[in-house]
Amino acid sequence: MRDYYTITELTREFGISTRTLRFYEDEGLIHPVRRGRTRLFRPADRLLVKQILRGKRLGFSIAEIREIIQMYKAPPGEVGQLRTIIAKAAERREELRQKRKDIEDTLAELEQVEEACLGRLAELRVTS
Amino acid sequence: MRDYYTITELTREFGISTRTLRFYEDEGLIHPVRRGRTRLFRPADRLLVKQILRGKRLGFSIAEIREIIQMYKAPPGEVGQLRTIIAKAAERREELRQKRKDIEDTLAELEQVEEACLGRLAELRVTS
DNA sequence: TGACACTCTTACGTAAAAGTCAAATAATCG
DNA sequence: CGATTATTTGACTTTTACGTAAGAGTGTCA
Repeated sequence: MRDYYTITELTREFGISTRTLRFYEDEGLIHPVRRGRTRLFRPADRLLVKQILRGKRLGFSIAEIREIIQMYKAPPGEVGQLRTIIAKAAERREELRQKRKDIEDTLAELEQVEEACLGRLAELRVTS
Repeated sequence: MRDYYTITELTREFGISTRTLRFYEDEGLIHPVRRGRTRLFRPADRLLVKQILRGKRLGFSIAEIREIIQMYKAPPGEVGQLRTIIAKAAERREELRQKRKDIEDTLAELEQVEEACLGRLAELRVTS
């Protein structure tokens, strides 16, 4: 496990631009440390980037990703805040279950598409 | 099964605006018929809207949704096109499986968040 | 017949999420 | 050390997916 990654290392690993990483920092999603003016990304920052990109793949906005990420941080001491987090986590989980169902449905439809195409191909081979 | 739906009926059913439905038509995703200038949506159009919104929930762009929807149409007669569709369907399915894995991972993390919060709440009750 | 709800087209506006470019530093390698 | 490569900030631009507003037509109920 490396101590630090440069910005370009991460852009290459994840296939994103430096602009994107700086944008995520501006948005408060990551907080790389500095040596002089240069950003140094720690393993924890790298993990956050992974989680951000995962959120993006699932269609979450930056604001939503920020909210989800903040839930991962150490639970605060106040009862009200804990209850809020529990409620929000429950909402997101419900949303994710809906997305999972959407995926299952779409997968089933695409399998049908493939079968239909294969069937048509078979027909064509017989006919020709 | 109704013959036709008005634009407003669909906006109410799906919680979207007329602008959105007209936009989807401009984008070639749906093709409601006309009585004069007025759009009439058939059950098939309504189903398409459902599929579009499902695609949106999964984070697909309009262009991607258009591509997916076009795969659902009757398979063409040409072998090359059939192969292209099969390949594209396979790609999308792989992508969907990735998204499903992303969902499982995020769900697991959110469950941990909830447990941590519940644990912290229990501590607070004991301590207080 | 007039009010009201619904619909149409056209056009400009906007928020999110970066892309792109410039000019200035900083780091590294032969 | 000098050349090259990487990084920084800042500003402007772009794309997507609609929102919003104007101005006009259509339907229908009281």
